[in-house]
Amino acid sequence: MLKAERHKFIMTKLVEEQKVVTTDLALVLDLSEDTIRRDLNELDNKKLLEKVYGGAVLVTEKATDIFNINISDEDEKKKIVTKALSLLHDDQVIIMSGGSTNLVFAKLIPADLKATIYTYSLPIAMQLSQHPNIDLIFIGGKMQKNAMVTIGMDVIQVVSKIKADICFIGASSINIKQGLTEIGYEISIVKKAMIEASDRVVSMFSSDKLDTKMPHVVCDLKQLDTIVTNLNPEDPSLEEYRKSGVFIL
Amino acid sequence: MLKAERHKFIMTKLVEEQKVVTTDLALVLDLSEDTIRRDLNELDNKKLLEKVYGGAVLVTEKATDIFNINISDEDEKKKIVTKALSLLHDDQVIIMSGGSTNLVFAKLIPADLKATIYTYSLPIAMQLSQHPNIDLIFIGGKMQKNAMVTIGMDVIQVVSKIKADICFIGASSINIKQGLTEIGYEISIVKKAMIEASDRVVSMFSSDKLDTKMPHVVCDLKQLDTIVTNLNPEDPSLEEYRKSGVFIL
DNA sequence: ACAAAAAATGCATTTGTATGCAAAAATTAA
DNA sequence: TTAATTTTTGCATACAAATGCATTTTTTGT
Repeated sequence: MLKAERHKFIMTKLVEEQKVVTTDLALVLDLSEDTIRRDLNELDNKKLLEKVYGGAVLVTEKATDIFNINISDEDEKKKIVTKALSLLHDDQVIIMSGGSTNLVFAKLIPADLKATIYTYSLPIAMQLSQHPNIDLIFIGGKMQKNAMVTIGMDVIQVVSKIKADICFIGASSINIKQGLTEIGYEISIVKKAMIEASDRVVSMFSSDKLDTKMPHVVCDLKQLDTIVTNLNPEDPSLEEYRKSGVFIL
Repeated sequence: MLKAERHKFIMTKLVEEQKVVTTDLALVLDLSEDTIRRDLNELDNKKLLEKVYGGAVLVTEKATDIFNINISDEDEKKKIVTKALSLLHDDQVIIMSGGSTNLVFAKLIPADLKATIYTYSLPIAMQLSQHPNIDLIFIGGKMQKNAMVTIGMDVIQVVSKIKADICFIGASSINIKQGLTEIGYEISIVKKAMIEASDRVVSMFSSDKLDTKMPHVVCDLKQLDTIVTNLNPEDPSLEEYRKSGVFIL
């Protein structure tokens, strides 16, 4: 019996019975359970079924709700951004870039904070639009759809006219030599403009971004005033960063 | 019985009976209460139910989920906007205002439509950012937070520079004498600019908006090319609108 | 505050899974 | 066709997951 036949058999049985059990299939098809498992894993990779402990079940199409943004390690990110809440004060003018860490930050901004926030991230704007005391300005332009942010000259032009007290920049990668780097050119120049427009520059990211690099430079470490990570500021892996003079929260 | 099956069983029972009891489930499924508890905790972590002392209950839709926009009468609105899909063609430049009817419309835009869409509505932009073939431009400005749209001079300036083939305008109120009217002044002037910028003006709304008025005039009926409602175009309550020369879908 | 019920925790047992390896089968190249 | 190569398969082993039980902790109703 060819593998393709077997896969077909498995899929048929799966549709008929809503589930398949590894041991049953091994028995019926007279093959080792290992082979069945390999088959099921293959079919799982092709998204034709869902492998579970002991067998497999039909793929349940999860409602791809656009508005339900999935933040990975949200709890971890909460811990990071909570440290940065002390940087917020009434009447500040703030610029926020995109990124899930900044989104978590936006969620945690206290309801009584009165401030003006500029952003070019759709999810962050959605979040902040729920905030009673924030003057929110969305920076328009062409949408970079996967990241849900606007990019391009329109964005730069607006950002370069802002005079902000503080900006919160998400980080793709950071290291001692190159500083902050980004995978996309367009995002990198927007971030440059943000930094230029702000008195104080804060970047929040988890420690796995440390000592990594991307093609496009945003700024070097000296231009960052504060970085916020999940690590203790005294952590040895931040040693070099501390030396560069950036304040670590 | 596979764990996945059990979870499905529990979820089904939960929906049917609004609650599940740990001891009952243990009895029915012939498993220890420990296993049931572990299951319920797992499902709780996935936010599929809420674990409570003694069992579990349905997740209470928390209103604080910003991203979960509630559209009233969504099915009814789907019927309306489906009629308007025939107005879409490849390579069009489109402007869309905000409003839940337009949001439903955005959801239904075919995946293969290649077009450029301008909007100043956050939810609509979120929706369209999922669309593979649409060039999306968000019109920035100060956010009107309850409506999740940008307003003000920044918006007007951008809109007035667009040359669009068609625009889709949500309607707060419409009547024969004043035409389209809005509750807010700012929204009304943005919509005026939209109309000015577009070759063709389409407005979609349910019949309960007919023959009502709001303080701020957007345009009179003559400036609308097409209106789309839930009613049959021949419906007597559209009689006067038909006479005004507007095309009714 | 107290007793009863439920839940969490650690542990042992069972069961299912991943992985490297060797033999068998299928495929490819000459 | 034959030999070389790749793929598939089954097995042994180490590993991880699931389950039930005993014990401790927490919660609840009175």
